[in-house]
Amino acid sequence: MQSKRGSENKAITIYDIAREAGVSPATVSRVLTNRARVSSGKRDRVVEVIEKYNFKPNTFAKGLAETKSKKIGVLMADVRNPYYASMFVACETAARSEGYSVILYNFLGDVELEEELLERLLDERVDAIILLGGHADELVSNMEYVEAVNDVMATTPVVITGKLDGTQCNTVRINAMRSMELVMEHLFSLRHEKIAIVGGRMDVLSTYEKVLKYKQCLKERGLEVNPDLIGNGGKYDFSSGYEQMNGIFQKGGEPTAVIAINDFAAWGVIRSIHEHGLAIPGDITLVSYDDTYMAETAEPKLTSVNYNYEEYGKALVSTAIRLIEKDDSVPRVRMVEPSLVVRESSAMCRDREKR
Amino acid sequence: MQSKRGSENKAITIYDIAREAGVSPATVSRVLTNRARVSSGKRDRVVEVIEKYNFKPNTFAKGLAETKSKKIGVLMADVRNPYYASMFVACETAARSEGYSVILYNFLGDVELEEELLERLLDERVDAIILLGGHADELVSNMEYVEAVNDVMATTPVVITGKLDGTQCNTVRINAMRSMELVMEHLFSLRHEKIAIVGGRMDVLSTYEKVLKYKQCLKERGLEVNPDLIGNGGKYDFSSGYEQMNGIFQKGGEPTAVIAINDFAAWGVIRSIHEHGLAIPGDITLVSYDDTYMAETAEPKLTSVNYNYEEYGKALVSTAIRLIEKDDSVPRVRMVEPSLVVRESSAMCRDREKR
DNA sequence: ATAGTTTTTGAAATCGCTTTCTTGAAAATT
DNA sequence: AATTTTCAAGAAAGCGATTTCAAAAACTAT
Repeated sequence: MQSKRGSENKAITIYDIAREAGVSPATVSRVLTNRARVSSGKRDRVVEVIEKYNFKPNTFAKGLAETKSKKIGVLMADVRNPYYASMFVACETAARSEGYSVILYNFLGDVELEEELLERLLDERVDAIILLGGHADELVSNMEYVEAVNDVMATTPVVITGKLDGTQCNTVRINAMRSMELVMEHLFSLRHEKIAIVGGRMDVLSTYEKVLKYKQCLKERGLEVNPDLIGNGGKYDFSSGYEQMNGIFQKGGEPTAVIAINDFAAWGVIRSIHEHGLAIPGDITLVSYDDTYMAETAEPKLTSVNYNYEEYGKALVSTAIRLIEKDDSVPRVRMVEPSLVVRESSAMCRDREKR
Repeated sequence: MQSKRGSENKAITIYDIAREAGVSPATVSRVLTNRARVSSGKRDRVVEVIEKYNFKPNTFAKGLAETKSKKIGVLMADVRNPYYASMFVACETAARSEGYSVILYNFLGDVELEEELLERLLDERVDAIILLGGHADELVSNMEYVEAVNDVMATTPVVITGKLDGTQCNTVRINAMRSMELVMEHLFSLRHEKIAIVGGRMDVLSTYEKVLKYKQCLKERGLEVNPDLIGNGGKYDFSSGYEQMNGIFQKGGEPTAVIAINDFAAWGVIRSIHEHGLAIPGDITLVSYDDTYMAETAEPKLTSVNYNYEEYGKALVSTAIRLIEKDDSVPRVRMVEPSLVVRESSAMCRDREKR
């Protein structure tokens, strides 16, 4: 015979526990939720019976009664991207330690799906929604999406990682300007002056800010901005890095250092540089963003900007939870500070040394 | 003022719809579930009102009444591993198209957490559980875990990707033997004979089977098995590949081809080979498993065994759903057939050419 | 037109928990 | 010792769907 599924296996409820412990269901509920005092005698009795049967309160009933699911929805483009995977794991871990669980939806770059899944998360009755990237990270907010998010916010708090004009979303962001500052300081300290920047879309807030800061840093140092060294216009993957870097070589740009918008793009850059017969960091220094395992796995190991995913996830989740609990001390915008992890891919500028 | 949260925003229910449409709640339920006939007049009226308010039935109430959550739990080691990420996305997509959603838990290599999360999934009242890897993939099943899974199976169907002796779990597996056969055939056709195998743990079923087949193929071709060319004993990450490959070089093994247990390990192998001043595929051919984006991104691009994640995910999810629906035509073991994607990292054996 | 069927429909019970309201007992106050 | 205050614990009313059961309505057949 199969296992004892169904039939006699009638799920055990709070009433069963109550009967066996000789108390009322209300009392059982009280020890379960720990929201009211129960005399230690009865409490012990109840706990004992609960353990005896390994009783777990029914989530549906609980959710129905409390109108809370203890779930946070996370909507992102694609967990297969290690950056997002890291963010998810960080959120999951943070959420679990607060008694929440996480529902993950990937829209896989499909704009329509993104909106549909937002709706779906609402169906799931999540208590809050975290929007990682996607529309909520674009420089010019998509009107339709803003409307959808506003609808959502009528019932469910939303936390984003970028910005979404026309909404009152709370935000936990990486300090993108600062992250570029770190990179530029590092490169300047290595005497680099011909610095290229590769990958990413200018209509994404964080990228926009990085490029802004990049130009600003150059100017501050009295260096001119060479448009031939700016290869934004792709995406965040391998081929963007590869193609944009090829483009820079083609235009005759001769950078001594390259900033890749993320580790993915950096890999593309590596390939392009190698195909042009140059070495890293011998001929060209490479620095990237995100510091996923890809940075450590690349050859050479990449100097990369680290976001401290654990902290980022915690900040995101704790903001969400405070919003759920109507804690009005929540700051509307929180920043996560980046740090630079220096590895093998960056070195002193050769051109300068030769002088 | 903030958005209209709370207060007057009293969630709209099936009763509200019923009142406005001039029917009973039962009728609304009937059009919602589509499980009983409703006269087209009333149906239209109800649908109209539902759309007017964009009404979504409360999941908790529905779950409570139906004792079904329409959720599938997925337990895995770590989505940050691209292989698992691909599996998850495949499952998510397959599940969505069947009206299910997926809850993902990562135990991050923590054995105790693995068991705890299994319990937690049960709390979530998922309708079925998919165990990707972990204990349910080990050669010698962990007794304690088997017991835990058996407890789970009393209420919830479980689908695994490996094996778990002492349980009646349904299985959807990759044909590991066949996958090694593909690789060996490929290598033999390129005239390789000194073939190393690197990475992975022998106590993991799929790895065990691969190594078994590896030896078998060698013998069938009249070649001897050289233990110095077998570098299993690590894990599935970069450093395992790197260290095991270094070990092979140290022992004086001079393979003309290397099989890496996954793309991750392959990356380590690449580094080791390069550090030894050798070229791929010039001096050594490299073939790996999983065919994640890492295979396509590596330098050189890796020949890798592809599992067709989409199909795999579909098989996993459809098995789970049929189990949920007590469809007893479900085969206990299903196989997913692998295929070999040949890229830049494999080439004709030089040693042989020289002759 | 009438009796017999088949469909539609609504009332009410149910799913399992939380919570308000009430009561009775215990503790504190005078 | 009498009275007020505090507190533990039970009864019962939700929470918002589904579903059974029985009545009403709509057809069929005679």
